[in-house]
Amino acid sequence: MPQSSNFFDQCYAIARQVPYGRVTSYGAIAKYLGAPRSARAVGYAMTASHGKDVPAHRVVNRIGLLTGKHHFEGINLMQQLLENEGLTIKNNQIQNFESVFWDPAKEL
DNA sequence: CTATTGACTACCG
DNA sequence: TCGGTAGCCAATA
Repeated sequence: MPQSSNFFDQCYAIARQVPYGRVTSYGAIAKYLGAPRSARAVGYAMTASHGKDVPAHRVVNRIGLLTGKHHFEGINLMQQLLENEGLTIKNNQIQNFESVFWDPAKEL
């Protein structure tokens, strides 16, 4: 088991619970963790999510923009993964984002 | 303990 | 509508 770094582990837990073909935002995760101001910290945790079973590609910013795609192996990997789940990406932005958005505070 | 960084978000002109 | 600035939080050096 990895470190129980609380905040990190919390972020991973939520990211893993994101259903297939859905996405969520950093702020939504942070809010569910009880720290709505810690969206940046969530993104920081995602940076460290490499090597873990965390579908970090399902986590984007509040407007559905793939801001973290540069952190993946390839610049297109994040978009390819999302498209593979049935999503549509256009210019690093998720199309119909509202329809694929998954809010842990409401769905979970 | 202080300073810097960052996959954010909200506000302002 | 768009670009820039400010605020907040957690981790790292």
